[in-house]
Amino acid sequence: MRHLNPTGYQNRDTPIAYVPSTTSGDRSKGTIPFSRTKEGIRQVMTLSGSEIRNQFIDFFVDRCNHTAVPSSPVIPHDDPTLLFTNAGMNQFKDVFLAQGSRPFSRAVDTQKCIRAGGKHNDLEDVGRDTYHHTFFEMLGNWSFGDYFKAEAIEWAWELFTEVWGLDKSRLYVTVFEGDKKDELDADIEAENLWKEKTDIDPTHITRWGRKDNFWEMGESGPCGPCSEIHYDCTPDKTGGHLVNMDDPNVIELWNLVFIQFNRGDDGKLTPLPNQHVDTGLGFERIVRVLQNKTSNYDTDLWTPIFTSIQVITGSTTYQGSDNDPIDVAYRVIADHIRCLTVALSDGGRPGAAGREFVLRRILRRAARHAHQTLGVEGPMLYKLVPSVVETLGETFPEIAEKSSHISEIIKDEEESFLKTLDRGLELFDEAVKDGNGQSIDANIAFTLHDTFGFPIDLTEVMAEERNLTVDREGYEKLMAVARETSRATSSTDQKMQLPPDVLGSLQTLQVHPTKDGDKYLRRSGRAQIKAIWNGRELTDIANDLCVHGIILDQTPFYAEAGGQVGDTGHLITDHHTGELKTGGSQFNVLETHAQGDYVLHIGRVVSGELRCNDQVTATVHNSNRIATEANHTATHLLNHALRAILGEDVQQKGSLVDHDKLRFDFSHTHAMKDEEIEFVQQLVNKSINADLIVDAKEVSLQKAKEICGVRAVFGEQYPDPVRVVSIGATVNDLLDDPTNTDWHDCSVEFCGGTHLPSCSAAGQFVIVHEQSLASGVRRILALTGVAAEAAYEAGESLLERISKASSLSGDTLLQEFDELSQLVDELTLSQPNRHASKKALAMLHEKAKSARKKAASSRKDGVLAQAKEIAESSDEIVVASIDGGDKETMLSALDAVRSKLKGSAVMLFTAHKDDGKVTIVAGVDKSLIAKGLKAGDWVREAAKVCGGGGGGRPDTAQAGGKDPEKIPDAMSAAREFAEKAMA
RNA sequence: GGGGCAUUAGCUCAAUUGGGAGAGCGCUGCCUUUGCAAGGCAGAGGUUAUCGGUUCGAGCCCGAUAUGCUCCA
Repeated sequence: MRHLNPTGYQNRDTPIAYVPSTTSGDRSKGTIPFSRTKEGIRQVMTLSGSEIRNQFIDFFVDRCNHTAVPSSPVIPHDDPTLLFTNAGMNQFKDVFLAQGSRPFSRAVDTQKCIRAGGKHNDLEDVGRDTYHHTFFEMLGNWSFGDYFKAEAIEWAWELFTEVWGLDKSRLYVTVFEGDKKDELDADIEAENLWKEKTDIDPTHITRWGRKDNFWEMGESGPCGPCSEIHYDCTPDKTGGHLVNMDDPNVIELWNLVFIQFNRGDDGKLTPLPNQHVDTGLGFERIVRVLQNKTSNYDTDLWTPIFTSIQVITGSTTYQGSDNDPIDVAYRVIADHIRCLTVALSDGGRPGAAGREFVLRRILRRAARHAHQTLGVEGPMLYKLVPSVVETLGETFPEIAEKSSHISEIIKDEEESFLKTLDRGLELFDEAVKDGNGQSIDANIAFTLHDTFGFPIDLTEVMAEERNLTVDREGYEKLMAVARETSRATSSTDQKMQLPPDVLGSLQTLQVHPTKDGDKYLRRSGRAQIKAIWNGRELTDIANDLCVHGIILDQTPFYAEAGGQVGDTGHLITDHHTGELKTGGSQFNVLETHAQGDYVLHIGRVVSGELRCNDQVTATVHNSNRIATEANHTATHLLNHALRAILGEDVQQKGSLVDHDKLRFDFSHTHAMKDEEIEFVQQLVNKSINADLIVDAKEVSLQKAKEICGVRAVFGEQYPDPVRVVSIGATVNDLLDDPTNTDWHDCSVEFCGGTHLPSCSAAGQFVIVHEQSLASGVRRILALTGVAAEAAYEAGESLLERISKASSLSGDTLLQEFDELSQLVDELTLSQPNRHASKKALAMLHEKAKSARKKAASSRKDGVLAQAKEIAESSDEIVVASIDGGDKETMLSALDAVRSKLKGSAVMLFTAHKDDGKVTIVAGVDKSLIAKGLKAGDWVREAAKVCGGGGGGRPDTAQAGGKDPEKIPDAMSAAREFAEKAMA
């Protein structure tokens, strides 16, 4: 471990990012397994991927005095603007921007990179060729204001030609040709260094423009010329002219970037005081070259994964063909499982938005290939994780450590996708069959996406395989419409939003940002009206019933933020200014929103009128506020309890707190068990009963982040200083000893909301719902205070009533069961209570069912007995009435009569006692149908008389009516009709 | 926050325009067989997620709710 960075400037727990090489001890050229021959240095042994990685790092550590540093995570948790770490320089960005520093000036590393979904998106190319990957490693050596071009060039050449023995006649180098617009000359310095410091063939050096050889981090910032080394893989070494031509045989291996300028916001370049070197050597590519393969996938970085795929799927072995669907599937699956394994090990998750959505898409593409191309049923990708651990686990130990967890996540996600996949594929196949043979209808593509979760690129790939295109334009239109309706309907009170121009004019009118520090301290205060918004424009007066927004100079009102709803209350003027002669004018505040730096009090005038500059007393609706605070404090306790019960990877996904409930969304892959919900409830109630103190204080963001166990919402940007809310210890206690692991037992969150002074005021806490919100996200709905008590008691008394009902029997049992079934759904109960009730009711149901059956069968017996009597008749046409029949038994009775009286036409009537309706069934033998009597027509005629209608097949039909007293009339009408029909 | 789709026996799924809820697997019993595997026969198992509406009649049409999936924000 002698290369381990001794200062431990970051990732203290992360072990070193590479494995000590097998060639330990003296790493002079002699120990590397090459031999000299007449032709020069020639490789005699194939190096493994991990030897190559180690040799790169060892070279820069031993030969060039660099410090080896671990790769940064592939998920840039602290940079929401970046989807994934996509280049080696990401972790050193702050150094290049002069915003940070390192305790060393030379570094070497291998960086995990993902290029998918963002600006750099190689996702579409994966599988189709042999050298694009979503995940890859970038080897790099770095100088932070230390060495510059000469050393970078010399070392690169030495490593390539002397250590690795690459054929010099296959190496080409590019340098920057200069740019008139930026008044930059060609990088003669680099070109001369190549000529002086190395023995490269001078004709292999070429100059290129800004696109290829001037590197910039962004619109502005550090930048500079770069120099690339390309490798000619053509068999006859004739690829020189293909440099920078995107040819698979002539590939860029190593980019040496010389950061020497800063581009200002005005676009002008100024030389940097500190010059840096940033190099990137594509690991998979150099392995391919050193292992003498024509495809990255043929190297030992992939072969274990391919073997694993072959064993698990039982497919034919990989052939390396460009177009064969099975070979494409191999490459896609292998690439994607590497990417997913790495991303998940760094804390990524498949999900519905942002980078999580990209991961979901990658997983689904791989799953689709496994399912459709390789014909695997059920999830299988998760079984490949060990093979990825085999190839990358030594270098990146975090992958090996979390492998079982990674497998679980992948398996879950596969299973949920496979459910929708089959249905989607069915729809897709139908669309292909019904389509025009050229393209997939936009509506189909949209439905696949919208309803079945088929990403559009997946649909396109499937279409392409059948030589079809997708109406992408139409699809985008449908998406735009969906987006628009979603947006339009989601913001209902858009009218009360202050547009940017109005916010601007408020500033020019010298309206200062609202001071709202009072929200934490008091519920009422004096203030002056600074502006009035009527939904269209700023005005001086509010005097009608329209909704207005009022801005005060200061306010005790809490504006909606952090999931806590805005306050309600009222504003009352000191003096009457309207038609009323007595008392102040009153404005009721229904909502409070923050708009820019202003707090907008939204509501209606209820008496008099309000004008700008009026003095008012602003009063918050106290009981609502207290109830809201109880729910908010309980939310923090809930968040803390969930982690205690379900584990550390519960992440808050959203939260809503108002006066009558609290809602908490969090990441969790399964429904919570009732016991887990009970435990969480108990834990929260324990804190409430212990009356833990609630403390809040503003703390510098850096200090706050140091507190052990602090919880922040992922992806959220926090202000500095940030407000820390702690339960169970004061913020000062936390800051006195921030690393104390005892703080894990306290809830510590960054939060700008308002809270109870201590927990007991929350009274009681009950979880009334635990449900799925989206894949991998659960939502909890909970209550506190009086509402919680009511839910608790309702649950207890319902359970008691259910247990009592089990001793009932007969009709009373049926009736009680029906009532209780309805109550379970109607009452607000704790989730465990509701589940317990449903379970108990299911037992009751068994009992009620057998009672019901008994009654039905005795009724049926009665009906069939009557049928038997009717069957004694010898008429060809039988019309009779039965007591106590229903639809089921009447049909049975009909069967009974007809089986006895073959060759007859039978019609049976019955009147229902309970709802006063008539049921008629009729059956006609084939021989009589031939004579012209159809059961459907016959029964309809009879039903008409009873005030109803009916129909059915010619041999059997049913009908109903509403007038039981007309049955005799109907019967005679039926006889008449039948005789006439057959006459 | 707003859409879309799904929910039928223990499991996997059927059910023409609204007209008698079925199949396969599994389960139970009996028979065949020395036994096992298997086969034959018979049977049990359904509030068609729940509630309401339309209709003479709803698994099917309409509305609400629940649960799950999914997309947009």
